[in-house]
Amino acid sequence: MDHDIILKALAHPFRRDVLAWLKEPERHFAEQAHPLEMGVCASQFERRGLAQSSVSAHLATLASADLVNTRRVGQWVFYKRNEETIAAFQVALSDL
Amino acid sequence: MDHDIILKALAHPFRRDVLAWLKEPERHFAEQAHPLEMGVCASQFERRGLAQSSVSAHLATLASADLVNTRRVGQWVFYKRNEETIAAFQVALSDL
DNA sequence: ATCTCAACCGATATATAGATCGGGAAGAGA
DNA sequence: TCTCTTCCCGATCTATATATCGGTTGAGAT
Repeated sequence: MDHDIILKALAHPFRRDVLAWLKEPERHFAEQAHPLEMGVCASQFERRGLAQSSVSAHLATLASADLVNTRRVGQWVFYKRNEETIAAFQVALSDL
Repeated sequence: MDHDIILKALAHPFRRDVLAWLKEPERHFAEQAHPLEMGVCASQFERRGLAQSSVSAHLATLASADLVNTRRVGQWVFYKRNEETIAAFQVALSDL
């Protein structure tokens, strides 16, 4: 858990939105063809007019901070919140 | 429901095996990455040393006879038995 | 003003599932 | 033997999700 990397990852509203959306997948990604238990696949985040390449970069940032778990299934990458890292980071932050 | 096409489709052991395997997906395709409720995807049938192109042709034969339902999700095609056609065909056969 | 860095985009690359094509082999029947 | 059909394979094509690259822009720091 690298605080610096995590804080940089959180330093963008879109990436914070991604984490928020992933709290309630059934609410925000109901139209996904795959069952949501698999996670939410990357293309679902192409919102707010962001280009695919930009979304990909944001998701990579979140993943490298370990704030999300990724699971590749063929051509798709499914994302879930990594509650473990998030909770640990919150604990660490409480000492700020 | 075209009897001729159905009978031709059934006239190969591999294709009959596919229908049999699809009766119990959880037994025969437990290792599939996708949930089995989506169906069984084509590559799962690459068994018995058959090449991908051969499997694809067999599945197309079953599909054109309407013995299986197909659902494409991105790069995958998921297969399920079409119980409706199968039952209707069995009824028709009982008049043979 | 300059430097840096994050963000953005379009274009291109990578990877993979499945479909299709061309050709060869085997069996049935005339 | 000739023909027709079915099967099989390797090779190639198509489609699509995601990653990466190159270049531009704008904000903040010095």
